[in-house]
Parts: sequence; C-alpha cells; structure tokens
Amino acid sequence: MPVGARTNRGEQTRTTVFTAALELFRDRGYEATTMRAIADRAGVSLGSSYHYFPSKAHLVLEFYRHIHDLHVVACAPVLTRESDLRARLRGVMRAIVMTCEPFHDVAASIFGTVADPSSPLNAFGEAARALRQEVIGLYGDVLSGSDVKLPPDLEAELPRLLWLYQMGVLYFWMLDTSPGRLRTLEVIDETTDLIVGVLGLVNLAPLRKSRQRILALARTIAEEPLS
Amino acid sequence: MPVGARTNRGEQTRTTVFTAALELFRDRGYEATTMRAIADRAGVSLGSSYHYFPSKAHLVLEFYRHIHDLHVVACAPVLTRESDLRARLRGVMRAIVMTCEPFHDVAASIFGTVADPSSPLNAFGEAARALRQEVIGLYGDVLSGSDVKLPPDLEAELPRLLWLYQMGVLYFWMLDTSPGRLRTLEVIDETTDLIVGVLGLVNLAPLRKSRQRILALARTIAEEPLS
DNA sequence: GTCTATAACCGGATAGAC
DNA sequence: GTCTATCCGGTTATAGAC
Repeated sequence: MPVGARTNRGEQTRTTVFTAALELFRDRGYEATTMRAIADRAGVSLGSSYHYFPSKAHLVLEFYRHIHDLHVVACAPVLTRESDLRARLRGVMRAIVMTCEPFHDVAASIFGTVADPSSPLNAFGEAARALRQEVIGLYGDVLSGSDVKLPPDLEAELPRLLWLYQMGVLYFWMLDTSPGRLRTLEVIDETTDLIVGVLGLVNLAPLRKSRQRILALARTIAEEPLS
Repeated sequence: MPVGARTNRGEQTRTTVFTAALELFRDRGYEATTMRAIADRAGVSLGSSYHYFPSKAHLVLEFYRHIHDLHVVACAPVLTRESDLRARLRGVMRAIVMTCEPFHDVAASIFGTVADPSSPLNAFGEAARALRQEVIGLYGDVLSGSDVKLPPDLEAELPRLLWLYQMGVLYFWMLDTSPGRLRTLEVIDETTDLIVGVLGLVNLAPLRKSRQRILALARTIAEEPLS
C-alpha cells in the first residue's frame, strides 16, 4: 500500500471530523457540542476523533486556521486593487469580521480557548506560532503593497502590532451586540483612520525621539516568547 | 433564631470555602485543584461548596475581589503621598502586579475565566460589573487626586480607559517569564510615561479636533454593554 | 505503524432527601 | 444549609484491525 494513499485516507477522515465539528459548533454552539456528537456525525468512534484531534481545543485551532484561509481569500481583491494604506487596512479589517460573522454566536466560547493564557493553544503560545506568523505576514503584505514609505525599523515591527490590533477588533466584535454589528464597523473606520494618521506623522522631525522609544516599547511587548 | 446569626454562620462557611480554594489554587494551581479537594479542606461536602459558589468560576470572581481589596490597600500610601500623575499611575500599576505576584503561576489559568467572552463572569460582563466599577473608581481617584487639569469630557472617559490599560498590563504580566518580571516593570515605566506625555499634549489647540474624535471612539469602545 | 473502537476514569455540576 | 448519589462530557487506556 503506497504511503500516499494511507495518509490520504487519514487526511480525509480528519477533514470529515473537522467539518462535523464546524457544523455542530455553528448550529448548537461550542459548549453544547460534545465530542461524542462530533464523532457520531463524522461517523467515527469517539476514540478515533481523538486520534486526529488530541483535544477539543485542537479543533478550535483548526477552526482558526480555517478562518484565516477564508480571510486571505476575502482580502485578495482589495489587496490587489488598492494601494492606499487606509483602504487596504480597512478592507482587511472588514474582511476579517465579515469572514467571522457566520460564527458570531459561537465565537465567544471559542475565543475563550485562544485568549486563555494557560492554554498551550493560546494565541501567543507555541502551538499557534505557525498560524500567527501567517497572519502577521498578511499584515506585512498590507504594508508592503501600499504606497506609504515607512522607516525600516517601524516597518519591521508594525505587522505584529497590526496583528495585535486585529485581535483587539475581534474581541470587540465578539462582545458587540449592536444591530448589524454596526459599532464594530464604526470602530474599524475610526481606528484605521487613526492608525494611518499617526503613521503619517511618524516622519516629522520633532517626533523622531519619541518614535525610537515607542518602537523600543513595542519590541519589548511583542518580543518572543510573548508573541 | 435571629436572622443575623444564621447569616453570619453562612458568611463564615463561605469564607472558609473561599480560603481553602485560595490556598489550594496557590499551592497546586487552578486546574489541579478540584472542587472535591476544596470541599474537603474546608471541611464541608461537595454539595455544600456549591451552595456558596455556584461554579468554580464564581470562586475566581471572588478571587478577583480579594485581589482588588489588597490592591486598594497597597495603593493607599502612594495615592496619599503623591500628587504627580505619573508617580500616582506608576505606583498603582506597580502595586497591581506586586499584589498579584504570589499568584503568578496560577493567574494564567485563572485569567482564562475572566478573558473568556462567553463566560457570564468575564471582565466585561454583567456579573463583574460591581467589581469593575470599583476598579474604574480607583483610577478615577488616581486622576482626581493628581495635579493635572484635564478637560471634563476626557476626565469622564479616562478612568475606564485606564482600567482597560490595567487589564492589558496584567495580561502581559501573566505571559511574562523574564527573571524578576523585569519586562513588566519596564513596560509599566514606559507606558505610564507615554500616557502622561500624551495627556500633556491634549490641551494644545491644534489637537482639539483629534481629541474629539478619539474621545468619541473611546466612548464607542468602552460604552455599555461592552464595558 | 496507522487507524479504529470499546470501556473506563475523572472532575465539574445537579437532584433531591434530610 | 448540608449531605449523598448521580449525571454528563472531556479525556485516557488499551486492545485489536488493517
């Protein structure tokens, strides 16, 4: 039996389990979805599910990867079309909340895992590093494809800060109960404006000194192993 | 039997259960501490513990109240002595991490409950409102006892923003593994400097317009029911 | 050595008698 | 307000099937 085939069957079952979990999460919520129900719907035994996902939290990590992949696709148009930084950033932020919107009711429970600093799967931890780097990379693209020229030290740090910013916006979005989630969209408009505005000031001579200090601070905050 | 006596006995048992929980959390960690172990140490049955604390998470909320009370005591000296805003803010931030320090190893697990947006006990939710208002009030004192004069609209919003700031610092502190938690202290020094510096600029005429917008943004973000 | 399944464990939570 | 008995679901152990 070729290795590829075996691996393939495994991959397929893994996907089946994940899909079952995704649907159940969306339909009944995270906590109400039992591992037994996931296994049932996927047509495998409880033990088998655990072969593919060592814990319920690992399904959450997969969920985040899934969301990120959708997000990248959703961002593509605005990132190829626009070169204005404000438009790019705004587009990417709108895309993330729109991508997550179908899961709004579940997102809160799910975010618990990601926010929990004690979980090895938390957003700042080891297990999430690969995905985190990809998301940070996306914000690198947002910057590098834009027409603003930033000093290299800032350009190096900014993607990570924008990733933090995205996490903050998502946290807000989760708690947002306003109709149509309008408050979140408003916050995105205002904060992107603010960010781009501040970046515009960054090259003014009198602010050089502050910039150095703030950048050093940002590095301290975002430095591994925290990030 | 007088009502007071009955209530009093109840209060006492409640305290016993909480104290047992506190010690076990500190000694073994949050997850490793079972409700059965807490009940055992408190000398009551499992069912009785649940009479006083409807869930393990409710013990966490009590824990936060306990920390806040210690924090207020720890802040008293600096708040009576200093009138310089930077010194007051820095003192209060140092006090919170010092107060929490004995629980550093546990704090991460415990913070999971507070950060989890789906938990009714999360920091932004209903159940935590009373405590949240007290903490915000503490930051009101930090401002009102200082010698800086802030515009009223800003003074109204700022305590809540400083509460958010405290949460951010605590999150950082929890993930901080640097020796002596020096990175956290450094971050406090730098961010308090930054905050006070920005507040110093706030009355300059050219920034009026931005201030209005940023304040409006802050209100949108911090407004109930989010806060 | 990769996958699947069954049975059991453990601890948070609940029911209901006293 | 206190207890015992029980449920429920995440997780683990482990034995066998491909």
